[in-house]
Amino acid sequence: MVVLSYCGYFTTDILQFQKGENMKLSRLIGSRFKERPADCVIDSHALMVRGGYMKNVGNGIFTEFPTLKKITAKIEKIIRQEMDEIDGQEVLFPVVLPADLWDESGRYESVGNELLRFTDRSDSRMVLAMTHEEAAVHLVREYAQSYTKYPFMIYQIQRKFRDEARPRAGMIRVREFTMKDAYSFHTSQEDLEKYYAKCYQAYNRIFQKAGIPDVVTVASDSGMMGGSISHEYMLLTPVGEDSIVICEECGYRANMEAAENKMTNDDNMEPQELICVETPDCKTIEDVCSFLKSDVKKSCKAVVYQKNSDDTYVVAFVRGDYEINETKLRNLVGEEIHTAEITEDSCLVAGYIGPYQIAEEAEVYIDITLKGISGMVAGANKEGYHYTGLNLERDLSSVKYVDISKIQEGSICPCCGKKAIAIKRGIEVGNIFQLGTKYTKTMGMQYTDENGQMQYPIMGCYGIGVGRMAASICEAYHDDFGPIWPITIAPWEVHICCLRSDDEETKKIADELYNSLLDAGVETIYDDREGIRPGAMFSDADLLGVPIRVVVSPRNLKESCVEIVTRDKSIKEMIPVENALSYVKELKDNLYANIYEKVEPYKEQ
RNA sequence: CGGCGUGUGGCUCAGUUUGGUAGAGCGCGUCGUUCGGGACGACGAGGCCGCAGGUUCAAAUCCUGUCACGCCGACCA
Repeated sequence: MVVLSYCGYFTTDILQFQKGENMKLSRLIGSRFKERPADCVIDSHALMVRGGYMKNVGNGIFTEFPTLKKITAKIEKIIRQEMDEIDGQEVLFPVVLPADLWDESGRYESVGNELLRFTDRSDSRMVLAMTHEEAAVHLVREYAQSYTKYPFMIYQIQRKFRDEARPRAGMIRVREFTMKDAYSFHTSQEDLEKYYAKCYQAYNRIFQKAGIPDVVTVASDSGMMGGSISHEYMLLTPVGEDSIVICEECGYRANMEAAENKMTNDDNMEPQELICVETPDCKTIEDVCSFLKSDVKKSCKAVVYQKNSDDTYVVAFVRGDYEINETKLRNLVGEEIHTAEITEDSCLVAGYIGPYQIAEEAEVYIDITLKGISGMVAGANKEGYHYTGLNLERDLSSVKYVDISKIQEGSICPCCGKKAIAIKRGIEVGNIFQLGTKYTKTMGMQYTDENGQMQYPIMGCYGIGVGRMAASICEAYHDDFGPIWPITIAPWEVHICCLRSDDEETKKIADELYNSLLDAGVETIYDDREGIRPGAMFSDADLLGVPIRVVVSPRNLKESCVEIVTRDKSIKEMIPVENALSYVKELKDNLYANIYEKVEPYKEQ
């Protein structure tokens, strides 16, 4: 019965259009076409352009046609339900904010070019908000001066602009987009964590309701947001932009930055003598190892960076077959770094850098992947020479191993210790952060606690990209012919194809079915176009991806039937005309039920 | 920001090497024949070839600059 009430919710509340021309395909704005646009790399992008969902306006800037707008409206509806469920209150922040506000938090200076800065007619500095922490603090800092007002959460669903260096993949990575962002305020870390857990569940429910229950959460590096704990919600797909570390044994999940590389070497080789050997023209680790006929796993690779502040060298050593994770390294160095340019007169010898006898000016980091190798190959810090037989613990005065390498497929799980790490690709559709007091402190938001003491509230923030979510769902659920939308977010629930609108009897049956579906509150798109060949009509229907299709044709009517098929092709039935309405309604309810049975109820933590 | 690539009717592309007055298919309009997985015929509309300079008797084509878009990388609360 719970399921039925959900169905009722969708059919009555989201059905905002009335019976009329706007539900007929002949009037639907946006054209569908056959050929795949040349500049679309991923399927969801191509299908959403071909299906008349969206149109590119500029680099990373899109307009949504009615079909996509209906989808995003439904996604927003689901998000609102769940945010309201955890006591969120919807607000609306401005898109354009005065730079002063961003000066308060220090982000006007600290954020890169993603923040679009400009001046208005009176030369006042303005920004296009890419996120609204400042605006959120600004909104509530007078209101929430007493502990009695806490906790609370505000959220909005609104356009954001981020001047991304490289938009790509259609709606997946754009510069302007709709985002739900939420900000919670608390008087204790404990309270924040309690709410965070609730929000964690709300997010799971949102993705379950939207038909993507397989979205996974990963622990993540909290990056520039500050704070400690954060999670990303990832939809796993090979075209995803982010790599995700997953343990196939214990279920541990993290992003590449957060996943500790536990790899250690355990070779029982005899200690070898440290020898300096000539290695002419061996500039890469592969060159050296093949020249010396040595295993890459027993070599030491140097990756050189420079600090942005003063250009001093930062040298990272890692086992030859591993790579440096720059985010991990950056966190250790504690400031911004960039790939180094090694000049002739620098203290380093390009191509021959090694940890032994390295110039003292360089800041050295030695990765954990080098631990326990008894005889390794490494640069000799001398043009044309490498060492063999190097043993770090023996030959260096002191060795401190750090975790700065990228974890690899088959690595040891930092959680359960088994060699079961898999690396998968995913699209980040949402994230949640425990922000702490970064913004309340910098922006001077305080409240009086029960003892009359001034305190800084503790914040959490929570985001979901609406358009990205739509595109991700398309990416996850499509075939060669079009998207296969889950019914909860589909632009319509039912698609009627009237194969011969010029045939009086066929048209009459289709019209009647259409009207009875609308009367029953079923969202229906009706393809009543005349002179369109069946093939073209089916192709259009595939591109629209509506979950239930009803085919009314003279051929079917000879048997007094209509054909009812699901977009995913799992159901294909001939149904007598008089039973069509009830069959469709039942099928629809079942499709909703299939989705809602996967929605987890809230659990107290 | 670095590397590569592409700009020719609404879409997909040919033509550019070797300069000579702009093409095809799809789509669009009218008419007719068709009608279960993007039909066929006839007629028709639609492009100063991204933009700006230059070379030349002549530039979509060669040269210079510039803009836009895309891909890879860097970056990405």
